[in-house]
Amino acid sequence: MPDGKKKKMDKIVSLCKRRGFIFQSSEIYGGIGGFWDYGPLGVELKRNIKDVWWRDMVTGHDDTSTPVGAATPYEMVGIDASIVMHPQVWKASGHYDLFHDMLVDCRTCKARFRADQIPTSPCSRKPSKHPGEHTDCDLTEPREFNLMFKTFIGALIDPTAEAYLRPETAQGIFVNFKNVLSTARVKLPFGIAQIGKAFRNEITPRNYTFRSREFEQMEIEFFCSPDSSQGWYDYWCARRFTWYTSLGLKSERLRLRDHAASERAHYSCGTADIEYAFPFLAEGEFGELEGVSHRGDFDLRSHMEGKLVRDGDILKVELDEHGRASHAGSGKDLSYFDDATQTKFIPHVIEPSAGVDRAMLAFLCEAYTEDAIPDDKGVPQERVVLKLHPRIAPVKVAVFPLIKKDGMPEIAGEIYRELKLKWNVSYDQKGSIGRRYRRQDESGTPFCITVDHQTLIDGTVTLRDRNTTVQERVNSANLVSLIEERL
RNA sequence: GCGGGCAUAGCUCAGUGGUAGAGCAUCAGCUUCCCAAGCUGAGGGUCGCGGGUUCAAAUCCCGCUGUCCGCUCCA
Repeated sequence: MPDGKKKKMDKIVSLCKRRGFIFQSSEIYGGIGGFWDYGPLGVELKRNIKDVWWRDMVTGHDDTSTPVGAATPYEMVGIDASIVMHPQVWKASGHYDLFHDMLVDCRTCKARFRADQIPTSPCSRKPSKHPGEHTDCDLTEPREFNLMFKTFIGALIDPTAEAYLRPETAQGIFVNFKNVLSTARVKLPFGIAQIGKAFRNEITPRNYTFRSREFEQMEIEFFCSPDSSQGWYDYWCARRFTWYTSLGLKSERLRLRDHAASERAHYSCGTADIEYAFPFLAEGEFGELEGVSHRGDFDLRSHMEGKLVRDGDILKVELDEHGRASHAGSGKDLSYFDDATQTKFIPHVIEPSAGVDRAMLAFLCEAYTEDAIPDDKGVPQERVVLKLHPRIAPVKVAVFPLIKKDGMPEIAGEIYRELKLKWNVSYDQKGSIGRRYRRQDESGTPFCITVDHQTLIDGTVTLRDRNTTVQERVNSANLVSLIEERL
């Protein structure tokens, strides 16, 4: 990593701690790897990101007209599924096998092999032999690697009570597809949205909150007919990319990248990642914020028939040595009957799956800015400012009395209480006025209001813009409407 | 999982065997000043955790944990 980028990331991490955005989990006990806590400002920022997403994708969606870029109108609803689900959910979905392996490490060549594939794997030192056959080989015993967090249902620790913390929220949507369809008066095409925690035992949690073991997802499963699915895939790629740019990720650091066919999961008909060039990554490298995937009928079919594997061009149920499904599905019919065409089919799925914590980190990195503004003597002074989009800024407005006497605190207090009815507003009368502006700049507060001597005469206050530091004098009676149109 | 670096106040760091420090930040007061670093004062650290060596350990040794970098692995 280049020095300059590392320095920038260090400054962001330091700011996040200093201002109460992000703390390491369980810090007073020495910390715990891969887990993070959000402090007073961090929780506001994170909630805003989730609220804006929910608003833009679900409650604010107009299902009576055709959105730009879409073929037809569509409906959106939400759910909130449990974190612990029936263990068979993960077996049928393929996660159990994918995330659960017996692995063998070679201490000599640092390679790792799946225990069941050693007879067919080449030794890294001598590809003509298999691991363990070369004299230099130094293999560990097969060890169980489980990327899913295991837990137990019921107080009794018993292997038959094993369950898992979900490694993704998506399956909670698929298993509720039938419930939503039969109760929410929706018909295809429609989407189900969900925000919630997910857990993965990452082998190497790294890069601040980017790869955490406990993280939060914002996922949509969009159900449509097979023949319309490609169009909806294109729609969602564009729709989701635009969402990030609309919240401030405007720079060349954001990109939409199509996966090559070889890179895609076996069930995917198309996948694109929305990626951000985080400062902690090497030059030219990008990290995933969201994956938009065309999953065909894989998910619903899996939960009908059982775990699917690819066989040439088709997906078929994986069988065990007795010819039965290796991991059975629910056996329930999850197909859809389309009244208009009088046809029955298993809906295809487009999945825009976003990481809340990763989005938040990208917004913070993008917003972090150092500039210089003149002090009271006209000498440029360095300033640190988080240029967060006003919709996600933790605090929307700060209210100050210029000095804490002559009745200014009382007037500022009235304004504070009035604005607080609508937004998260903070009040500060401590320290010099310049210092108070700087504090708010570091927190990303878009607007500051100052009550000064002239307020006492004509009722006007100054409204200061975070990005430009420009102040304008406005009537305090108009503040609510004025700020409303700028947020 | 392997190898290497790092761990001292909220933040950035100094302190290499002998009484735990600085700057910034925070708090109280003064100043009444529209863009940080004016004045006075205060609080805050079992020096990551555990063990060992020593009369004496932040400092030396061992283990653990966390973190960073590089491999490895990978949704």
